[in-house]
Amino acid sequence: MKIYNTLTNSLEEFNTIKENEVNMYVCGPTVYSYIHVGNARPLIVFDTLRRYLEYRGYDVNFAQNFTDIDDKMINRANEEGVTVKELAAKFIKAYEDDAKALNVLPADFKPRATDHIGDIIKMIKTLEAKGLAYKTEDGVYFDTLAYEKYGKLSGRKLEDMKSGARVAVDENKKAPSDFALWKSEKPGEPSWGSPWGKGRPGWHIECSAMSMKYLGETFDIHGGGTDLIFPHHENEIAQSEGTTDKPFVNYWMHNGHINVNNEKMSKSLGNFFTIPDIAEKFDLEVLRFFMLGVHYRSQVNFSFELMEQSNQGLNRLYTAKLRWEDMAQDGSPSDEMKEAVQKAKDSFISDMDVDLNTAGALGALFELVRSANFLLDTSNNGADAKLALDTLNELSDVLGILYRDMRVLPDDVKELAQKRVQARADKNWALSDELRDRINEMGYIVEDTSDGQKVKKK
RNA sequence: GGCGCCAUAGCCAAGCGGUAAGGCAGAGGUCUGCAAAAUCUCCAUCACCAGUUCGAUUCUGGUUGGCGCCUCCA
Repeated sequence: MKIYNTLTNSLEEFNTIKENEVNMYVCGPTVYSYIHVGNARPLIVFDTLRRYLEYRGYDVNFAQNFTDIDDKMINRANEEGVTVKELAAKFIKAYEDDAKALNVLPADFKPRATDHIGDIIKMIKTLEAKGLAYKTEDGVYFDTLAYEKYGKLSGRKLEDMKSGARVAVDENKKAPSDFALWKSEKPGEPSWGSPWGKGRPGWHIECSAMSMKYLGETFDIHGGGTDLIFPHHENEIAQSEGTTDKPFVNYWMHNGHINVNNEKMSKSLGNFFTIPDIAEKFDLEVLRFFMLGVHYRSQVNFSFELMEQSNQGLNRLYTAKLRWEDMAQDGSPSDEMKEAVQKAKDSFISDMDVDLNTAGALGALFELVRSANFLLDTSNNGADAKLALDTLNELSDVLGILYRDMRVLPDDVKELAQKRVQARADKNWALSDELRDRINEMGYIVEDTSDGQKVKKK
């Protein structure tokens, strides 16, 4: 298996630290609002990676944090007239609901920054003792000039950054690239006691402290969006390796961003879609399928038109799945089907093995559908249908799709469907067509097959 | 100014040295009460120029056109 490592900017053979075990950490959300389509990408990408690693036999320990204290949290809590804690509770719940709807498996560890203040303080003390941190009036800062390896992830040099026009000027800091480890208390803000006075942790330090606490001082994979490479992940490396003098992470993986109408999503442009916005128009499985259709490192353009295309593609998969379920029987499958299934599996794995090529893997699924349908059209072999179905289920489960039950029908739909069966028996085509249209308007599709009428969700 | 990415059919998208997976949309055939589903057939020389090579969409250089990061951000 190969993984593209941002640290070396190259495709590398994936070797774990412990045999058959993968420890991975993905930066989670700041829980001050509903997540948007962009936030959904790392969720889907790294959940798929986790599923694939498990499929390949690894024991995966997956940690994802919640940032439940920072400027955005404080501002939003004030705006809404609630405490930071209440705000966090509300949006952690919303996040977990969305993750579930996206068929994302729960992380093994879901640490919150505010539950780890002690670990964070301990780490800052070590950095201070090693001369990598210094105290100012408004907090404690990491001394980037004192840490010679600063910039190794992003490939940035401190000199280059100084020439940039947009580096914030701060009188208290020794260098513009220095970042806060601890922020001194301001009136009305939540705070915790520390050797540097009351205050709260800076943003970057929580990920270092919590990831190492749950996964070890050196772990296998750390993921997040490309925008986090600098400064967040760069800073995590500096803090962590500065503290332990050991390599922090072996493989850094970054997913590309999502654009809307070819523009970066932003509130000022108003091209912002939250997950609840999307769920109004499409089942979130469609969003997952849509994202799997593009390599995770590429930028993707989001639009509802593309969602419709994806919905159609997903439907093709579901149609095959339901058809095979109806046909499946125990028995020994034909050599032709065995061969078709093996081919699909091989190509699925060889695609996924190279830096999680989910788009290619999806292609393997569609090829399985075509070749199996072709065989079933003539053979009508129940054992073949079962083999094809089992394979489809196995592979689609790795991608986290085809999990919805498309057969559940509301009573009113069922009733109309029943009437239509009678109408057809009576050869009353006009009534039969009318009923089909009505069922259609309710969001269900009616098909007449050789074994009778089938009704399913659109 | 610094760092980096991308350019494949109407749309989306894999592939990345040996003459282009897959999906959506479209056209035609089979099947069907009609449809739907399924299936078969058809639908691209990979932005442009130059080079390396027996051979390039795939490597190198350049041109043009998009985009991202450098500030909170997935």
